[in-house]
Amino acid sequence: MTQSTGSSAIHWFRKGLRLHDNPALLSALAQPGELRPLFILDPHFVAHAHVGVNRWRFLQQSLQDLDDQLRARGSRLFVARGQPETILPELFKQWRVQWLTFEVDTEPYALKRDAQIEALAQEAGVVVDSRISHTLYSVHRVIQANHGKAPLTYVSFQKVVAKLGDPPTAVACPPTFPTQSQLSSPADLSDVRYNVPELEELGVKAAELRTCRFPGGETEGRRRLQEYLSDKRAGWVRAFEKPQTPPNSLEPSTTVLSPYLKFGCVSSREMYWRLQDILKKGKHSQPPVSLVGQLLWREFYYVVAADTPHFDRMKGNPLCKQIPWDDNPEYLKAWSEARTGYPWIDAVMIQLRDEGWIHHLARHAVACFLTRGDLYLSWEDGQRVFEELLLDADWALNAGNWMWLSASAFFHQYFRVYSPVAFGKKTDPTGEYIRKYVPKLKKYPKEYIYEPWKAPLSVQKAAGCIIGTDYPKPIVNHDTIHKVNIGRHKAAYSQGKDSNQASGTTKPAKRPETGSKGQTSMTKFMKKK
DNA sequence: CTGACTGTTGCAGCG
DNA sequence: TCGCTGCAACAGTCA
Repeated sequence: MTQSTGSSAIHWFRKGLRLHDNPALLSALAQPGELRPLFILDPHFVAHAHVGVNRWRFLQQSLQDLDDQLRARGSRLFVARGQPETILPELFKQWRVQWLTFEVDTEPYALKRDAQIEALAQEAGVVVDSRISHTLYSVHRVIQANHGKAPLTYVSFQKVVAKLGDPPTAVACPPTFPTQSQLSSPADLSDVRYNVPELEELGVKAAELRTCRFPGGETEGRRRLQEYLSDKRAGWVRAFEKPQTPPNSLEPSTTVLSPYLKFGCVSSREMYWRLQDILKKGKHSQPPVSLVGQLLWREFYYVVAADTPHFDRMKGNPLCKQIPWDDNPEYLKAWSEARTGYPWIDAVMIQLRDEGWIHHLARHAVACFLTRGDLYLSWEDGQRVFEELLLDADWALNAGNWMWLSASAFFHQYFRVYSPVAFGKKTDPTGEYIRKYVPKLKKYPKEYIYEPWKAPLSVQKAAGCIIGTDYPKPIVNHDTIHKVNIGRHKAAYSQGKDSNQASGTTKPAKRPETGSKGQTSMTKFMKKK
């Protein structure tokens, strides 16, 4: 049994799976007595979060890396199993805990959980110290600085954070944990009950896993940060413009730091300041398209999500356009299982399932296809699939981007529709990306690789892949359906305006007579009261 | 209140 | 190959 001599501290890892730039961990280190770094395998994430095998593996690797790094410092990671509100009070007693530290998490589940834990800690006489380090700023400071409500456009968000000045600089982690080596009992360090879980314990079968392209963990994350933000790439960093990076290159055209930022293996603040070091030495691109701009997008969605009820749903979400999406399980299944019959869409969905990461613009293409572009299914359906399959699935960003792409919030130019044929062609005219991820189509000539159903039967036979037999026919006709869907969206938008008008919240109609036709003047007329 | 302007990343057709 | 226009036309911001 563990014989704790004096008082002790727990640093509770949740996100923020890193040692560097971890102010809450530093705070725990500064307390007298022992420090036990803790992670809790919360059954909530098994039961309610849609976590696919690739993300479980990423988490497992991240925990293993933390344990390795902590052991090198004379400590270890303690992984407990169960509900935090049960586990922590037990550990408070068992380890004579006086201090509990953790990183602030602004997601709804985390807020509720942490409020409960703070109350339990108070009962147990444990002092809680929580620190902000997942985001560049405190989301509440941003909201305060914008008159108490979240900015709803990127431009206004930028203005608000400009007022706040620079985010805090990153803090280093000491190479050894001095109190730990002196005070921790050997039994603790070798207590197998708190070992890092194996994949089987997380319900992951080795057979379900493909090659690991992006291993989890702080060590790998910082290696990646170093690689992409090295001197040798300074020119690339300064010239970076997100929309100019191809979504269908065979190797990622962007940094793929998103999974590491999601889990906090890499600190957004450290990344921010390392970018500043590079940018100050020369002319460079600007937000929103620059790399700093990408960090600000992340921050933007965190802020809006923290200020919006039911941010991950359509109903009850005041930001979200209310749209009568179709309910079609067959379409949804075809999309998520890469059977739409559009090679570019299917290739993206295969890469997503196999590797856990796809380029941002590839996400645009498949998200538009699922929602306003082609299938007219709810963005919440797509959100659920992405939540399962993406290594970087992040609650605020996932919901925010799905609303963006489905023209439900933030973005409203629903008449700009991605073509499942033309979009990929721009950056990969010969279809190498499709050949890699949909090998059945590998032998198609480039003239037909994006539209194999248009190939003459002789060509299909020569390629060894008959459309309708070996590879599906397109489930919808994009050329016709996308126009129908634009019309449906237009109707849904004006419906929304009318109901807002009825409840007396919105401004009256703009746009007088001039050249507006049919529906527009009708809408105006009705609204004019 | 109005109108001009802007908005990370549309497409097809044209010169 | 690139950059422009027309397509039809949205919300939010600002002067």
